[in-house]
Amino acid sequence: MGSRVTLRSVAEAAGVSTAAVSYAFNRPQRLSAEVRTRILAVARDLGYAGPNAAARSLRTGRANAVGVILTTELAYAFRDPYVLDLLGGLAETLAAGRTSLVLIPFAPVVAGLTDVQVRESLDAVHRAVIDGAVADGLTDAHPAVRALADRSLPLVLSAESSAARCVLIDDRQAGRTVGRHLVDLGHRDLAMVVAAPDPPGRLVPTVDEATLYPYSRNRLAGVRDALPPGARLRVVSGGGNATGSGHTAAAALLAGGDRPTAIVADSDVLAAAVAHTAAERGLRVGHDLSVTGFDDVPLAAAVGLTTVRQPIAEKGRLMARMLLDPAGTPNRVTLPTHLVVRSSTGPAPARRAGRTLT
Amino acid sequence: MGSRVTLRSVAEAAGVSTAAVSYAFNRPQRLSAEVRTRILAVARDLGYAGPNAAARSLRTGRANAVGVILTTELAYAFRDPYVLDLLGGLAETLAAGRTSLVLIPFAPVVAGLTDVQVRESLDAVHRAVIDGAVADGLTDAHPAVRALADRSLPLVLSAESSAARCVLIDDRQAGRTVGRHLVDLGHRDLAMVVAAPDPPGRLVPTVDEATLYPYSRNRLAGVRDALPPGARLRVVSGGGNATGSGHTAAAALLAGGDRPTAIVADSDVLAAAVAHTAAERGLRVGHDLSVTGFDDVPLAAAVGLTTVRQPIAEKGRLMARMLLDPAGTPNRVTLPTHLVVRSSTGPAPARRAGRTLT
DNA sequence: CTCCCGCTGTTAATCGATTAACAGAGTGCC
DNA sequence: GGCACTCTGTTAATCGATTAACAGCGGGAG
Repeated sequence: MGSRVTLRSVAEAAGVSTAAVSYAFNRPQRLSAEVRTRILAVARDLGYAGPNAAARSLRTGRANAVGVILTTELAYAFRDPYVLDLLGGLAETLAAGRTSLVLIPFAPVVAGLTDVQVRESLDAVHRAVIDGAVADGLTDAHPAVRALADRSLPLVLSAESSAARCVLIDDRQAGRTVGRHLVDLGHRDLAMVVAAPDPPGRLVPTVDEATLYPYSRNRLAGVRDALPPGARLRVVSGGGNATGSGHTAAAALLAGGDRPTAIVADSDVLAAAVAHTAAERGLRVGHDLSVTGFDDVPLAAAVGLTTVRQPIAEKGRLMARMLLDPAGTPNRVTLPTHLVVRSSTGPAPARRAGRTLT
Repeated sequence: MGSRVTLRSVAEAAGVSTAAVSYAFNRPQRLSAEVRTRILAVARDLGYAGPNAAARSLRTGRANAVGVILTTELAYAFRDPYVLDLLGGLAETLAAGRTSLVLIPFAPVVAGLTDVQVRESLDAVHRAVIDGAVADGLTDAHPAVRALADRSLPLVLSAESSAARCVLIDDRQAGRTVGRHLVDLGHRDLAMVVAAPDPPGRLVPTVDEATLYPYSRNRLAGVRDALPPGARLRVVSGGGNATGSGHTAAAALLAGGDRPTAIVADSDVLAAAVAHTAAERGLRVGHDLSVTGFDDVPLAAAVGLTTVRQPIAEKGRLMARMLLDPAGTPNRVTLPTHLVVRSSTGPAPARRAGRTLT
């Protein structure tokens, strides 16, 4: 009852060295069957549950766990199909390597974030007992990534990185493809709805592009690439990657007479919300308004969204493999994407009366 | 470059004791501003990222993380709305306590599971550096629960437990409510589709009730309670809690002329799959066949399922709170459930021709 | 002039294991 | 008989921190 039972107490009770007890648990064939059995019996009697996890981690330098940095609230992440698909891919590969997954929440880095919040989040990153980590959508500049790099842990990002290994998609190219698709359909007045790392629910009509997630920035640049001179592109955010933010953004864009003919959303979740809002306002999606998404999660097919497919689960599997087997995998992989055209996009509507184009 | 930089190397470089360095990171005001600044500067120069996580965990006995035992493959769990909702609730409360979530996969305990697989799973449980754990749907008898108990970690279950703390719903009562609802509608030939801890895809026409998840067993007992003498109840499983298993089970039940008039499913996911299969076969759900679910996840509302609502996220929040604050919370809580009647249930159809009842 | 206290910093014990190196005993082979 | 091995088990160093207890010092109170 007094002190907790340790390797040592078992050793003393069994009349052997601590090494023997350790071997009994970790390298059974290193000991004679007789001694091993006796040790295990004593351990059971004493209620010894096996070597202490933290001590073992310290001594061996291995944790048998990898971290995932999530920059949205966890409760929130569990509702994001992209995140779930990625986690699924990660988990699939990690489970095979008997590795647990540590979900590390990091306060969203907003302009107004206090030092205290960042420090607390960093603390969680520092305290995590892990062998490596993956951070999705974060760059080298993110404090969490820096902290992990300082700990000199293996790190896999899904954004361009000079220091860490990375699994990428060509966001700019993807943006270009979407842009071209819409331009080919005759659209000249576009808007882009992005998920900004801002508190959800707040409308940011004119987004400061410097604060965007790197992938958003690249997709935006791609869409711009595709636009002919004179075409218009507004950028709006309603908050994070959630239905609510999509509604907010769409409501702002569709109010008034000056609405775009096509809306490019940063994700399928946002796109579906935009489409839904449009439909509620009596617009026929794919006719009066074209909407595109990103990712091609199951929702996209269900709603009929034109979107860019990226192999999310494969990305997760690959990231996990790069973490588990640094030697046998490349440092940098670019995964393919392609445009999936469904019913949410169509020819630009004829110019509305009462609105003149220069 | 040579050896990794530790608290000690920083101390030597700064000409102070290791205690001072430790204080610089953990109790800033314990040191004069001057010394603290110097230490932190030296640390930065040396590339010291702060105290080692494992060592700190060992020394302080705290990990700032709690585990979640998942008995389905993780990739699978991330597709289960119940699990996601529960994780969301857990995460919400844990994040507030600056606690990470460790997802620990445990091989599904099937009859045919080898010792080796169990041992490997147990190893993951033993190696996890955590302060406590929650296990959903597992009883005291489960090896993972036993292992955790042996480690004398705080533990919260969602099943009746003598040793651990628990958050429950009254599954038997819920089963009774569903049963009564169907009996009142005139149904006398029922089937129950359960999620069995078996490899998915395998049809188990006559389930061995001893191997069921405890909650399934209780719900089954509840349904039986409600049946009048002479009524029939078959139990079938198509595997885990997934759409595919629901299809398998439904296909088996609906083939042949001897199909039940009502199917009680163990979860909304299964129920939706059953309803879908039935519809494919030309049956009108709610008329020719009644179907009920369990949980009331968003899917249930979308599909119009009659189901039993349970406060899943609340369950998660509560479990987390019981873990973080053992003193301030009760050992045992029962959460309310109630029947939500939608369009998937209706009066039993008139007895079909060609089929005689004794 | 003492006494006592608050500030800073150090000493040293401790958390609970892993594992390289070593040593004694038995064994097979020439 | 002697040598080289394989088996088992032990010794002792080490992983990287935290923190109670202590000590020197300067200053205000009595």
